[in-house]
Amino acid sequence: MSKPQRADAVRNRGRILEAARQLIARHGAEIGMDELAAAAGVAVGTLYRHFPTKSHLVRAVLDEYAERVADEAESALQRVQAGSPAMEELQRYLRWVVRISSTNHAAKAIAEGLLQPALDGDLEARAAQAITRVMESAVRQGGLRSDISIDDVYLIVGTAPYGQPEATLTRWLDLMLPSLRATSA
Amino acid sequence: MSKPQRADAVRNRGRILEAARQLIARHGAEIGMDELAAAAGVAVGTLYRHFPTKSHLVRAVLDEYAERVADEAESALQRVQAGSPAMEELQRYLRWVVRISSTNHAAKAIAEGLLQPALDGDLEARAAQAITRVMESAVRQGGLRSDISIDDVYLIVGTAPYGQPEATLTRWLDLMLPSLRATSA
DNA sequence: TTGTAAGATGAACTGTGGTTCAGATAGGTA
DNA sequence: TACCTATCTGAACCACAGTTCATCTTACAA
Repeated sequence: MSKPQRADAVRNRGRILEAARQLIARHGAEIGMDELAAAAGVAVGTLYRHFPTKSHLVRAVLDEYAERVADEAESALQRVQAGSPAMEELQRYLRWVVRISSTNHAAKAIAEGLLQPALDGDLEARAAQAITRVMESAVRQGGLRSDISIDDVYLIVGTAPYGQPEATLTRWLDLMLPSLRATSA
Repeated sequence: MSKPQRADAVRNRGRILEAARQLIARHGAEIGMDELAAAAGVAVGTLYRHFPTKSHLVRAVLDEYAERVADEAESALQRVQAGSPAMEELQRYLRWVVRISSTNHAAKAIAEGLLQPALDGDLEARAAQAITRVMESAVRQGGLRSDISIDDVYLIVGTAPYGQPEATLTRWLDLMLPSLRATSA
């Protein structure tokens, strides 16, 4: 309904976002607007035509990751509803989140954000609802301790180590995840 | 053997360090030299008379915490050698480190630093040796899983949540620590 | 008490990084 | 093709934080 953007504008916006994804993933939000512009093959001014401020641009990138996190949660829920063991799905999900947020500054920021109470709704809410459902199933199926809450999940996801070798990551998960399992006793 | 400093110089150095301790603990290393000077009741130039650069000052404060961490480890070892159950001491130590580093930016920085390989020697080495001894005792006494290494301890300490309410902290520890205990089976 | 060098002061300097805007460029349409 | 305007460009601007240094102050020894 608004304005049909010019072709180069669309192209540049794409390039900017792509460059921002790459750089923010690798170096976090501390990258300079100059580097960003250079990486996108564009002048600084163009960044500001598309995003009023740096933090708007950063937020745009982070939101993409928040969306991926939510999507992945919903797929997990769907698989559970299709018959996949809920506890397995929960673990798979945790491993997935922990893995990307250990490699990717943007994802890490999202994960840590979950620890701060009262954040923006939509995505977080979607993810929370899906995960909660998965957890309920897992408890019902006897795989998950009944006193584990969504906050515990956030706590795990939010404290995952960053920038560690794969082996360390796995080790950390092996220390953390067993506590979630229901004691067969 | 060097120069007997003037009285006011000594006093100011003390004030600067004290202010730095407070501010860095509360706000991390992002505090400005101006705020620091103001808090110490001193002019900016004086900071630079005592510390050649901001990061020297910061490092001085962090090193103090590194020392506390090492000292505490050695006390734990002494208590073990005096007959205290090693697993209890290990847990007490972990709880202590996690608690201060969840409240104190400086301590947090030290704790995270343990995750980076090959850091400065002295303090880290002292702490590592003491903790290792405690762990060996704990394994011998059957309280600690025999495959837990000093790196696992660093992994726990380095990933502890920051700035969370006491209850969250406790919860996190309750999720993490049980994995360390030797299965009585 | 006085001389003097160590020390303190804080305005000014510098480098960095986000942001602006006047002028150049180039889609798109008639 | 020619024009109009959305868009791009990048030098300049500004705010902020670390650092310097010419000048003033003061501890303390003689």
